[in-house]
Amino acid sequence: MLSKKTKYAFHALTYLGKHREQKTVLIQDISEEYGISHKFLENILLELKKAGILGSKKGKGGGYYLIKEPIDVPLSKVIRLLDGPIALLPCVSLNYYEPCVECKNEEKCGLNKVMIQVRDEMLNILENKSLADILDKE
Amino acid sequence: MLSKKTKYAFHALTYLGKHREQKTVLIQDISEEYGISHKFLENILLELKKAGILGSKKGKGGGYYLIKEPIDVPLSKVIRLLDGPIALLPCVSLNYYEPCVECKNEEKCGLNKVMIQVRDEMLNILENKSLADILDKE
DNA sequence: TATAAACTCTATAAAAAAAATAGGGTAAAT
DNA sequence: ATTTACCCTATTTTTTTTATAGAGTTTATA
Repeated sequence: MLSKKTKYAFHALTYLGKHREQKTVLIQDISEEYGISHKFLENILLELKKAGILGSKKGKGGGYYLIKEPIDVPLSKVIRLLDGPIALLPCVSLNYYEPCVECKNEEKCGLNKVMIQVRDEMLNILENKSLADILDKE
Repeated sequence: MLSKKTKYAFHALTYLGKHREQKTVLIQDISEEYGISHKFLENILLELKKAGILGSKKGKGGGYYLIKEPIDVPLSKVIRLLDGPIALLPCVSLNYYEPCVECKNEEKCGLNKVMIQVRDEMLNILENKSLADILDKE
């Protein structure tokens, strides 16, 4: 399951996407809209900024804003950023690979093979669907 | 990511599947093979038994054994049993549905729509692949 | 140039979930 | 009768997730 952090990130991105006509959006506006702790949300927005998805402006009249077009923000990127691996096993993760500690031979692991398939199907959707697809519905 | 509990369950099932010529297999044999705590594994095997996947025999010469044919044990069943929902959001879970607390309108939630797709693709594999597919490779 | 609005950063704490442990009890084969 | 091995409930430990705290920095505007 996706963590709250990731869900909050999607909420924030949705909010920012819906208010693109504004130059900036305050953290507080988002945190009030979804009932997210101001400080917790701050950390999340900061991560999104470091990842090049958001920009921010300090001082009076400042706030956060989308720096990318919604279609250029794949869902997979957001999930990986906040939640880590998308794969169901560390040994099939593309971005966070680790061998399974109790696995003797990855080559001969049947579970590994199936989980590669699952990962690929998940990525097939999550890499190709973007923030734009989410905004459309709202 | 799958929990250790679920991975242990798959290991145990694989071991039992590979030793079907024996009448029973001792917990200890499995726990030693994979370095899993005896007691922890006991809980897992018990759950698999309650779910009708394993049988057990008490007393000397007793132990656990597969009660179903490997092909009749879909991977999805094992994951749901030990890990809970397969879906990435509670609001798209077939077996563990819950509304997302901060979601105002599920019908209009774009994330919901995408996650339904992801769930269906995952299930398409996990419902159709079984223990038999894992055993094949080993 | 003062000041208030708003972002930045590091550290810590609280809560929840996952993993592991403990130990007595019960059933059954020999 | 006794040993082997499953059964059950409760508790503890560890890890991860979620949330909080507070001081510091930047910047717009009056």
